[in-house]
Amino acid sequence: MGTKERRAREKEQLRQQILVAARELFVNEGYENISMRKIANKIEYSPTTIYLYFKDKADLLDSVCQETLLNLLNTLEQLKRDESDPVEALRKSGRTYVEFGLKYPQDYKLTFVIRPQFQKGLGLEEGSVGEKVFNYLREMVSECVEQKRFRQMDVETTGQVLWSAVHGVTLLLIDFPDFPWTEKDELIDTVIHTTIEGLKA
Amino acid sequence: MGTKERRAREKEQLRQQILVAARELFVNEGYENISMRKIANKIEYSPTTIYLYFKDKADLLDSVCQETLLNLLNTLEQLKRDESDPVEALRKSGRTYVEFGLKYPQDYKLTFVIRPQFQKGLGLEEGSVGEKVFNYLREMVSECVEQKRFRQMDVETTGQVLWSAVHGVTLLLIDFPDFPWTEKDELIDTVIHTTIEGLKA
DNA sequence: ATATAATATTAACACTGTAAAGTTAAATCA
DNA sequence: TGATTTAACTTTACAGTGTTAATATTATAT
Repeated sequence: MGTKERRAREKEQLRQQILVAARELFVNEGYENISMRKIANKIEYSPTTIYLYFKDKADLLDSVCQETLLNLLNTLEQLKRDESDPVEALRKSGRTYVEFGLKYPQDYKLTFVIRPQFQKGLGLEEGSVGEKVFNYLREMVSECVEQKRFRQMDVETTGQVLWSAVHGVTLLLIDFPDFPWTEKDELIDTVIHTTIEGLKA
Repeated sequence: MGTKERRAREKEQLRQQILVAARELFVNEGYENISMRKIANKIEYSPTTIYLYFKDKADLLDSVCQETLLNLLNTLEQLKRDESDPVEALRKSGRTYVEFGLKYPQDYKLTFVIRPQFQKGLGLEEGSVGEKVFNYLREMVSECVEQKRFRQMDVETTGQVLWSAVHGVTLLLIDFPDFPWTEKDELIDTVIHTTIEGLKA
């Protein structure tokens, strides 16, 4: 009989409900301004119920970030198909990455800055979604190197250089919104363009 | 009579004492793990005394970060003198910036990532130390552009691209210590080298 | 209908940042 | 000198925090 399955489904539903509420609150008001009680209020359960579904607050954050990474991965993979030139594909990927970060700035910071602080040894382990995201980057870069479009260099290093550039510009734009930046889109394009040119030289 | 002056001096001393204690605790255990009570304990005053010297915890953080920026500025400016080639000077500055971040990782994160979260519109206003740091970068870049060593491009944008790169690699190395990075020094050099090459092209 | 298992809640603990009121000691003025 | 003002610091208190243990409620299986 399917009552067990139904129960499991219901349990999963509440878990999702918690995640949705937590994400919304974290994203709008910041991780440290949100208490378990506030999340509980939002879903109309008692605070301690959350602990039946997540080990602690950091674990909840972790799950939210997993989702974000999955989201990012999907966004990136939609791109891969419709571009034949590998360098151009890489450029677009970079652009998409930064845009993702700026579209969900709090999500981005949560995932790539706050989470590492709350759980050492994070999210890029083997088999993790984080690793998959980096693997995507690796593939893009490989393509360029194999086709001799880039200066002969370690694929790993090349990928890491690119990641540094896009991560850097994303965070700066998020964290210092009042700084007199060059026009935003131009800056992003220039960062990516400069890095790619530097990799060719 | 100098009693007023002495009092002022004593007051300043306690202020410094608080700052020293706060920095040490923040840096070693993380901003959010340190309570006003812990700081107070360390200096053997009651918790609320701190509020006579700093508006609140964020203000205390702010002052700690100011010091960090000053520190960074000094470190950078020591460099300026002994290098005649502007591109080489810029390269060394980048290297020094990243090294500073890695030498005091918690300070760096506090200043460039945590603080922005706790006080919007931060530290890069006119006349601030943060602005001075960026001005340093501006000067370095100007030199390169004026001597036609870089592709003709807006000095502001050029500086921002460089900052993105070094900020990015610094934070990645701090936040994901377990990631299989290329050898650290090589990665840093490659990031800087790649960016500078890209700016020439 | 009763026993069992799953799920949710209440109560409690040790902390947090910080405001307000109270205390003590030093400096000023008579 | 003695009274009074001022500055520095502490005590107390409040409302909120993450989290655990014990308890209660509900739904399922027998």
